[in-house]
Amino acid sequence: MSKEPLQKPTASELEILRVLWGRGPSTVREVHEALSEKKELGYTTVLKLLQIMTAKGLVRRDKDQRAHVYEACQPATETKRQLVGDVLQRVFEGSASDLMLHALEGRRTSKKELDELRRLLDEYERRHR
Amino acid sequence: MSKEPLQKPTASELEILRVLWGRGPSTVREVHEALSEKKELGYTTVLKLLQIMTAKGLVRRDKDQRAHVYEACQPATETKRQLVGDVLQRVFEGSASDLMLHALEGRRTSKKELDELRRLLDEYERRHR
DNA sequence: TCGGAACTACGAAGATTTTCGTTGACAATA
DNA sequence: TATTGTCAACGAAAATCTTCGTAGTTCCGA
Repeated sequence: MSKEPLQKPTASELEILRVLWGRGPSTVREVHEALSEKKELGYTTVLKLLQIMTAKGLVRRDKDQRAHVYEACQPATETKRQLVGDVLQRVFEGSASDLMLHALEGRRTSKKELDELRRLLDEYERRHR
Repeated sequence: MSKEPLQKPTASELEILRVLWGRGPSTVREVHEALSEKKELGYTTVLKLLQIMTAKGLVRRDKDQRAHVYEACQPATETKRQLVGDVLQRVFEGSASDLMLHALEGRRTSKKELDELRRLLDEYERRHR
């Protein structure tokens, strides 16, 4: 099934997307090398994943080059929004404050980040008045 | 492998946990009925899931009654913290403000919830001074 | 031009998740 | 006591995810 809309990436696929977002369009080798820094992983494993992701519409590829060049279809922001939205619904019944509460509880948060969070709220409010 | 520590519930398992958190200790039939309101699902499907969850240590059961009574091992808060922490790391590299940013972008947030969010931040800061 | 290096394509195995059907135990009741 | 309904246990099929091995193609340098 090749669905046009939004396919939710799996954990492994997300790792690949993160490389593509960070590096921009990349070859399998480049993605493989980037991922290898974190954990061992076969070259063909990455290749296969990228082929699957192409079929799912998560990435597109340029076959002109000998080594195909892959690129994320959606910008990072869009996918992140989708992923957090999913958790927001499935875990927190849509309550952003409940999400925030548990996100804060699970870690130490710096004063700087707290201020940044307040700034985001103000910013959001200003734009949606 | 029956691991003592923290097993991350799958999507289906989470749905069951939500019922248990909401209702408290329940029988398979009760969980099944609760889930059936949202979507069709076989009785034995729920039973099997609960058996698997027992093996994983996500729930425990009281076999004294004819119909076993299941209960979540971890309180909702603990599991929610774990799940959001997971997303926080995998998707947002630990940045709570980035998480918040994308959570807000994906939806309309009421003035009331924004105020609640501010209150949470103040509360958090007060407690961690 | 030939051999090896670099790539893609294909298929498939193993793990995990999701979903049930069937079987057998038990218990209430007709 | 025979029947019917409720339940747990088990096994297993189907779907998805993860990981590679192998085969075949193409390109470049000796």
